Amino acid sequence: MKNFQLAKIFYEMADLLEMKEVPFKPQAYEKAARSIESLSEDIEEAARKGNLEKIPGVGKNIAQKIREFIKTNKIKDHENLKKECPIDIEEMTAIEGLGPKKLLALYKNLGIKNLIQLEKAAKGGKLRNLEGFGLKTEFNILKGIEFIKKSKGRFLLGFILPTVREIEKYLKKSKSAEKISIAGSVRRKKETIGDVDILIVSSRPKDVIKQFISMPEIVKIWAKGATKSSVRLKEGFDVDLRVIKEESFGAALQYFTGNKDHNIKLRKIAIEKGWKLNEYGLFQNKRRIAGRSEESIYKKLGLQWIPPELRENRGEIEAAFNDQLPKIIDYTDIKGDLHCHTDWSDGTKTIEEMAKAAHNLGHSYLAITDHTGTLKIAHGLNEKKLLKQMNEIDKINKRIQGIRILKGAEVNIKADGTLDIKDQVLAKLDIVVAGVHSHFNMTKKEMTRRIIRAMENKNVDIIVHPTGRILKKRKPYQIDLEKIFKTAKRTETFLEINAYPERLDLNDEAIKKAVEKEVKLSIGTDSHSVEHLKYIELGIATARRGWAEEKDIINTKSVLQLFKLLKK
DNA sequence: GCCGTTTTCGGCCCGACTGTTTTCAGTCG
Repeated sequence: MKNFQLAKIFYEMADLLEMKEVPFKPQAYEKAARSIESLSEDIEEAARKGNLEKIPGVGKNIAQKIREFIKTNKIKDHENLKKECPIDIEEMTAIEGLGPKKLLALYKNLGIKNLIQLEKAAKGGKLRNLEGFGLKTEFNILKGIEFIKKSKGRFLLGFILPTVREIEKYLKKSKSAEKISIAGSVRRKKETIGDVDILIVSSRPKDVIKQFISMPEIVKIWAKGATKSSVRLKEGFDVDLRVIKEESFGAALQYFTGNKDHNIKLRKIAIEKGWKLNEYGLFQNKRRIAGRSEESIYKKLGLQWIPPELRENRGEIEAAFNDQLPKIIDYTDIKGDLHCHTDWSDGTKTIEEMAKAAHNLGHSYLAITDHTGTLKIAHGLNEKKLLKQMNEIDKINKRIQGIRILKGAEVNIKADGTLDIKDQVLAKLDIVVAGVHSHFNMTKKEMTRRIIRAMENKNVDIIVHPTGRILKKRKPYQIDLEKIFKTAKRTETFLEINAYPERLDLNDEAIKKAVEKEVKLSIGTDSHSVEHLKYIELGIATARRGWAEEKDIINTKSVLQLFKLLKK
């Protein structure tokens, strides 16, 4: 995947053009960079198919530069710009408050090209006398460098959500906060989060800001104004707060939920109608014609209200315009969990403890899918132990109420596509899920063939974590999803949306493609403990981001309907 | 450099906050 290298180059070109004060091109390159960065398809694949100019923000010229990069691993225009200003833009713009203009001043006046030189100059007090700089800027740059050294980048939604909900609870205690809502990528339930946005309605903004900046977990206050504040928490991420008035709540919520491309498109629609959309409302001249609620804004613009999870400018605005938004799955639609582990393999709780916890979450069934055979590290079960576990589950099912435990297993797909448990034993299980847990470095062709062979097994119901990625740790293995989708339909095998925070696999974009191809999906938490069962929310969120409806997800069905869907 | 239900030219999202200024440029989201 050259996507990220390419995005980085275009971001850099945007900054370099900004330094030269070239008008409009910087935004064009930035937009292309954003698109390429969030593209799930391999850019080389897109180029082969001749689809480059279908990428938003990519036109004739940028497409040509992409092809140049694929061929030569560099872009001539980029190299030339770099020659004029050979500085490490990426690492220096990461400092809060440093942008292209200041970088240029630093290079021109002091020859500063990288973070090390910058730190040295700042410590030597050399920045304070530059035009446009001062004592405070110098201090903030040093502070910023310190933070970068500790910075952890993006955060997993699943690990950040509990903290966000704590903050929400804390702010709710303030008497001045009349209404509070999470916005931004947390509200859109994006798999990773850069920072957290919070909105509060209040007629006493000063009190709210005061309460906000006295949260005990704060390590740095970036900004505190009359209606806006930004802080860094101990955990390492930033929280931005905006205080607004009731009549602007909907507009602010819409604006701060994003994403950016979605918002820009809405603003353009407003302009076409002769109006102006900002975070305070939708305006006709100076008269506010909508703003109190999000619904009122979308409605005025001629659109259905769009659920936050869909707001990624992936066609949702066009769909809303034509009254054709999908009725995406609801957070209450899931009837059971189809992937979990117990102390029979690498889980920490007993079958019964897991079942009771699932029942408490409102599930009416839970599939126990412990690891098998060759996966030694996970204490995989062999045929004999698996049969013993089935017996045990039969007994527990007789004595517990309100939840049905399904007898299952998570079998390994070996390198040749065969499984590590005999078919006769698998046939006795209620549900068989299969996954790749070894030999990740196969070619695309080999890996695809391997998984297809597993799907063709008459006992395999679900392929779990189909792409094998671990967020921030491991890339997905090479796999031809188109072929996998086709085979899934042909063999009536389901693909999992693994809800574990580090996986979320399939991801949103793959889900959207699967849904378009009418492939049926399941949501499983891959729980190894009772606390993990609540991650089902993340799986549902990801399904929603992939435009999945209730009918697309098999565990929205009752246990009886589910049995009809599973292979015999 | 991109884009188009004002489509091959002429537009390009918009406002808050900070620091350095004395009315504003730069940065951010």
